[in-house]
Amino acid sequence: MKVFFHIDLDAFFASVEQLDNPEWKGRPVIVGGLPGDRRAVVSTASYEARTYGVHSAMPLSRAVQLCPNAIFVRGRYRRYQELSDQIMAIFGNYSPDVTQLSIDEAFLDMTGTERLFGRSEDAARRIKEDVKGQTGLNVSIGVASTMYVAKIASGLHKPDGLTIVKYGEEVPFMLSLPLEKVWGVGGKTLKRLRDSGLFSPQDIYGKSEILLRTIFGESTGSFLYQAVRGNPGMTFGEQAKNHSISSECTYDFDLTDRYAIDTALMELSMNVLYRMHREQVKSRTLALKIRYEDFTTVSIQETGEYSISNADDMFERCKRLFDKKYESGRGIRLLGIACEKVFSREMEEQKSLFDFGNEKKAKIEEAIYAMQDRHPEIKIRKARMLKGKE
DNA sequence: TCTGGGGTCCTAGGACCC
DNA sequence: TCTGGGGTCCTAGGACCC
Repeated sequence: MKVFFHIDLDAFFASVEQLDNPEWKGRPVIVGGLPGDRRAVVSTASYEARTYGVHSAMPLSRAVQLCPNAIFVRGRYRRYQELSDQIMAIFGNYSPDVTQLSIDEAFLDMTGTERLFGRSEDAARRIKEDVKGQTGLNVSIGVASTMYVAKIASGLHKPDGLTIVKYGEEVPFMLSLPLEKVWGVGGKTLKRLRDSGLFSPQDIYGKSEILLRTIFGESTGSFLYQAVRGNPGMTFGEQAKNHSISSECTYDFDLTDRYAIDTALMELSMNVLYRMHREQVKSRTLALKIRYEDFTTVSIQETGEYSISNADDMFERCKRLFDKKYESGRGIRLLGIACEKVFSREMEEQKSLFDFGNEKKAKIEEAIYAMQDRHPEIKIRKARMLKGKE
């Protein structure tokens, strides 16, 4: 029998702000933007703010209406990462098998740790005390024999919760949930389920896998069948095989001017390139995303014969994709680029016979990135990106 | 109320090959 | 001449998660 813990930090970003600004404790704190920031959304709301109906992903303007007296902050992601690292290290004291899911949650495989830490409940309480003692933050923990059930359990009694689903109780547990708590079922699937007369996990449980696959498609059908039984084949922790690196930006005002668009594409290129350097990876596939003022979103991607070698190369590819896709005259609220299917720089790759120029540029940029790593305070940018900034 | 940014995975259709 | 089936790769769009 396996034992998994899923541990989730409660209202993480907002809690960090209350921790570092003790006078904010007990007051509504909203991370995501300042009142007046156009097009911002709520990243995290403290529990005090949630009582006003504020929640993640809500437009910030709405949050300001609901809770005008809240403390608004844009967020300090370095600080959040620092605390996250510290807490993940604490988890490592309890299990050799820690799978981090995101900045604020992780799975611990606790199978066979009873002799070291006692019963699950005792181990969970020790972890909660450790995190609280060393960082001042609260976590919620779910315990179950599958990662999937543990994940759902941790969310049931937040904040500072501990929910244990006993071995053998997985199915009744799943069947006791409202459909919205079934992880992996979002708004669209919820509607499709209801349109098909399925309103609860029990309704799904009563249907055959064949039927569910016929209605919802192979993948979603099988997922639903397994999910209400508490054990869909989750691939948490396995290395994704199509890793991608992306950067996107929603602009305060719609872009229409070509120079501004090119500058934006350049900036996104530099972001992605820098992160590819840090991860020591390359990519042959570049994707571009355009969101127009009416929120319709289009994308185009191209896989080249050779990998992207330097900023100029990337910028040229961006512009080509953009020209292919852009419907001239429309306002652009968001631009994004991504390098898909990245692979390790060490991997052999066919080289063009004529890329001496590119290789040289790549070497120079490598040196610049390396310098930026050593001196993050120095910002090196293409000349056009300095306009109106420094 | 007017919708972020960073990801992963799935689907359907087309190109191409045998 | 008017047409199969399987496999692989690529692309655009969409669902979902934190």
